[in-house]
Amino acid sequence: MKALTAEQKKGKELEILRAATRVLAAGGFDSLTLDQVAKEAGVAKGTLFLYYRSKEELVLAVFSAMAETLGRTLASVSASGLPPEELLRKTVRALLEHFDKKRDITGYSGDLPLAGPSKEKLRASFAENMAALASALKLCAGGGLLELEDPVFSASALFGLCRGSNSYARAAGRSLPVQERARRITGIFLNGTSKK
Amino acid sequence: MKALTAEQKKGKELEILRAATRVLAAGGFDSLTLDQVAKEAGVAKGTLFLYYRSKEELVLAVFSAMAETLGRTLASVSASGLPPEELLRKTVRALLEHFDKKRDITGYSGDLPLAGPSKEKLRASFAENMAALASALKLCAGGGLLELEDPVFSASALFGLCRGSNSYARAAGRSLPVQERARRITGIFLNGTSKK
DNA sequence: TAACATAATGACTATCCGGTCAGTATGCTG
DNA sequence: CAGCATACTGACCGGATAGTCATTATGTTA
Repeated sequence: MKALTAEQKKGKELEILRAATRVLAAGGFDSLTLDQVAKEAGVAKGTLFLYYRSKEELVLAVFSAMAETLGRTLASVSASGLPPEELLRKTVRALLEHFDKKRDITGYSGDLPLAGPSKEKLRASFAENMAALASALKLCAGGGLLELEDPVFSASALFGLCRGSNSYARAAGRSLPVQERARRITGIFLNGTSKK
Repeated sequence: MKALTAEQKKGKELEILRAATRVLAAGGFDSLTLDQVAKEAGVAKGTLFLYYRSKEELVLAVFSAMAETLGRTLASVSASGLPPEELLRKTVRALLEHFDKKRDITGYSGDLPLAGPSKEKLRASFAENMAALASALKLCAGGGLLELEDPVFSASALFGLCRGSNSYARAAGRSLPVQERARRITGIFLNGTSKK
């Protein structure tokens, strides 16, 4: 075999990453064994180590990619120039779809069996997304839709709200469609549940 | 050694349960090895199996106890006869303190490596607490503080909001005191972040 | 074709951890 | 004290899984 181009290498690396992501989405964190990933990717286990130094590095790459994807989505929604209310609704939908599809735990890195530096990177990714979410909220605030005491705190509230709504839907066996959940969450967040 | 009384047995069982809870709180789910629990409880590993049939049963007991404690707390707040706004604030505080102290994942049982029946029990405990939370909210609604479209959905929103605020605080390294978090969350939930 | 370089493999090893069980300690009873 | 029952122990076992490495496959070059 001759040397692969850098491009080909990146391609294979990505394939492995995607396989790992699929395994994670299908069976949760504990089913993410390297044997499973190798099988899913259609390569031998040893090959994984040609592209990632360790399982930890692979897992970190998966979560980083998740966080980055979410970040890009949020950014593109923010950049869309929509009016504030629409922007908020779209942002909520993006979050809900994110949680429906992936098993995102970047916000709960403390619960992951990762060593110091990896944990730190995840934490940083999470913080970045909080910042992105916060700036989306600030956009809404700028449009006169909201008044924010602390944008980042509100962002984390919204994040938790969306994440929670998802796991609640699973636990309660009652699955509301994304759209309906988005409507209710936007309502709670925007107007509260208050009467007046 | 002579037979222990039923009371003594319960006492020891509880001691093991508490040890497991401490291990869980200290190091997260993945550090919950039976060796660790045995060490923490000051008994041999074999002894654990005199009180719990398996690790799964022990873990389930830990989470059930968590859920039950939270349930009792919520119930007692609800029964206190406080005016609606105070009741909501106290409820939020109870949730925040719960998440500060424990690593509650009853709402995320789908992510736990537990077999069918255990998962089902956890799910049920979670649903019970959602119901308790919902009835607290209904009490507020009865007092004219809120208008609820779907109490259980709102309950899960509040739950997620509190949980999220906690993990955010950890991830951001910025730890607001419980009281301040409670104030903000109550504000968001009650009035939204809306200007008008 | 022979020699070489790179890529990929998968059997193997080391380690960890849930669970077992033969053995020990302790104290009651006759 | 002898015999027995109960409680407890911790060395050990087996399965799972992260990580290794000698070997094989394949394409390139001279």
